[in-house]
Amino acid sequence: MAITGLCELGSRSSSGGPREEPKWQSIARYLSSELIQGSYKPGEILPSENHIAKTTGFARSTVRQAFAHLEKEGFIKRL
Amino acid sequence: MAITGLCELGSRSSSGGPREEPKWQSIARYLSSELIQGSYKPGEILPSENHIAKTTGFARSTVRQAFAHLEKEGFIKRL
Amino acid sequence: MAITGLCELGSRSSSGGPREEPKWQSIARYLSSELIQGSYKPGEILPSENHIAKTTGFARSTVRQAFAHLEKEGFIKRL
Amino acid sequence: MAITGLCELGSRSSSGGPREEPKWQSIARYLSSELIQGSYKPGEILPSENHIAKTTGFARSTVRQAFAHLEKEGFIKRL
DNA sequence: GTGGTCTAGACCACT
DNA sequence: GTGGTCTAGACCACT
Repeated sequence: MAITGLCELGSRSSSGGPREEPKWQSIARYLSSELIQGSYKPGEILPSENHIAKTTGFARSTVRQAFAHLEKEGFIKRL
Repeated sequence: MAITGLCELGSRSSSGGPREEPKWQSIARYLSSELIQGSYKPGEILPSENHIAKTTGFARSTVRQAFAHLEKEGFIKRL
Repeated sequence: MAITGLCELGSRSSSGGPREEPKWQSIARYLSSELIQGSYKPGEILPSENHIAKTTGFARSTVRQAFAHLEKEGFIKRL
Repeated sequence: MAITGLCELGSRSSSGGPREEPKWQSIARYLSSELIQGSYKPGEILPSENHIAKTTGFARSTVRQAFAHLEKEGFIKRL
């Protein structure tokens, strides 16, 4: 799976806004965006936390935060 | 509620990519992004179809498509 | 393909019930009934949206609603 | 659950048409019609074979045929 | 106001 | 031809 686009979406947190967006939020935003775009169909397995962590360079705990948020919002379900 | 940012998010569809992203997808992407960001808490009422339509200049039916998609994905629930 | 029968099935919406059944639901009901009856075998191509619209006099967007519903329920798949 | 309507829908098989519709098909047609109408939401549990058999007076084996057909068509899933 | 339904068009890429 | 997208209206019941 390509993670292209994450940097651009994540740029909200590096711009000089009044409040920095946390990294996990950038990841969550990116994944929800992919879901909307149809990159992942409903029912399909998402890339693993480990995979995203390795590919993006974020710590797995940060990626976990993103998944936890998406699950709380009802966007994804964990197995 | 400010709808600022929709145009920028929608700019994906005007870039010379291989396939233009439909407008309803831009709207859906924007709304899901707002949900992720916490602009709307779970249980909160989203801005109405009419409001988004008027504010953005899109036809209400286009906005409806976005809502329908978000509902199909389980991101939102309609009353 | 004959669309005979749609009017009769649609008559549910013109009777003085408490809430009128929307047209798209009549179309969906008719098509699912045909699928059950075996008029269309699994894998077979259904009549086009345009064809049904012209034959029945409904707007294509109304016919689309019926197809969208049938797809959401998993009764049909779109190409 | 009310089974009202089954008789009317099933009347296709008792009219003097060229080919009688089998009873299981009437049941299947009725259930699919209820699904379309939204009497049962996606994911909801349908009434049991036994319940339908007792309520309608059809043999359970006939009701089973209806369910088997609906499952083959992908309209329902059995647990 | 709000969402659900419906119409009658239009343009477009291409299964 | 076919479905996907989109518009700009309309009418209606009522969360």
